[in-house]
Amino acid sequence: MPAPANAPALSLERFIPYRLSVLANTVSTALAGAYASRFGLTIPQWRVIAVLARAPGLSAAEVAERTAMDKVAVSRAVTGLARSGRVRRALATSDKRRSVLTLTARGRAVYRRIVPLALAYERRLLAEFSPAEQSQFEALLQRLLKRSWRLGPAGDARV
Amino acid sequence: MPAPANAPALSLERFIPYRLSVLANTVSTALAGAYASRFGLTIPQWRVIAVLARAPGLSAAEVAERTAMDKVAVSRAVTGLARSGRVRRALATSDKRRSVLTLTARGRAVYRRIVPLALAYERRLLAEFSPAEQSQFEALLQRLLKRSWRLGPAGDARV
DNA sequence: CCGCATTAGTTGCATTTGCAACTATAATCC
DNA sequence: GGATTATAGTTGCAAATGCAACTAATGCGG
Repeated sequence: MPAPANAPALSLERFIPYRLSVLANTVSTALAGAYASRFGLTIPQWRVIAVLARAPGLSAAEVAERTAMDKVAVSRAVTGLARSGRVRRALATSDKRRSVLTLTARGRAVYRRIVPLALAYERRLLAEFSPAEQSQFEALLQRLLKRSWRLGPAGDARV
Repeated sequence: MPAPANAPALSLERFIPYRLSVLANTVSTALAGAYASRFGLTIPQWRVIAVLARAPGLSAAEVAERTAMDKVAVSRAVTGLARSGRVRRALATSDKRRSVLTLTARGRAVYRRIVPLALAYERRLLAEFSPAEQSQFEALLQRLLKRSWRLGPAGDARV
């Protein structure tokens, strides 16, 4: 028998990384439009607000960690938010490199107005599913997320 | 009873759009690294190749439709691929606006070499799941994808 | 303590992306 | 069949992103 190269085929429409990318992009674009048009916020800025609303006083590095953004993106988002008076930036007394970030009253107000929008969109999206399917999907998504972190770049690790 | 504003809370870590974005980004970055370092391909270029491998002769607009990219991104990807001799760009005789895109032998060779890498990565990712969970996840993902298309921008439509 | 390596955060630069204007061809409608 | 409108694709410009170099402050080894 001839050595079977047996060219495997790949259909983009069925490729999971592709579908994840399209879905995430569609959803993010839909949300970003709302943040931008109503509040003049970018997605990175919204993420910073969302984290600080629940954990005031974090440093920029801690925000970066919790938002999966890099420190440059956080720095720029915070600069914009400070300029528009939504975030207050102070220095830690014990370590003057570290910043201490908190929402101002205006920042908290924006948060309170966005949350219902964001949750409503999420609800409309998940309305596709029954309650059982929703928790299934969330569980699977979470596992995949963790695995994607463990996995290195494509093509160099074995499982 | 006082009108209950009852400020709802939102935790970024549990917000589905956020998790989708992080997952898609992690996965895409891992793959993009492989395409770039081994073949000098960007993700848009890889998508164009993947589509043309299975459907030669498409126009740029048709490629855009199948890859969920906009026509500008397709145009630039094709320009790059044409320059590196991986795609041939001709004009339709019946309609001289329309392009007819096909992979060259070199383009097909790149496709044949990437497909195993891409599928291996997908397999490693999905190895998180049992076979039953895999098909569940795919089915749920597909439904969510379709719903996200039906849904407009956040905050303006009702279900 | 005093240099040396580390860490937090910012800035500059090069690349990517997205949108709008533009060119060329084709279809439509009196 | 000639003006008008629509479509395919490209180009240019402005904003977003990512990476590396930089500044400032701290920790640490001897």
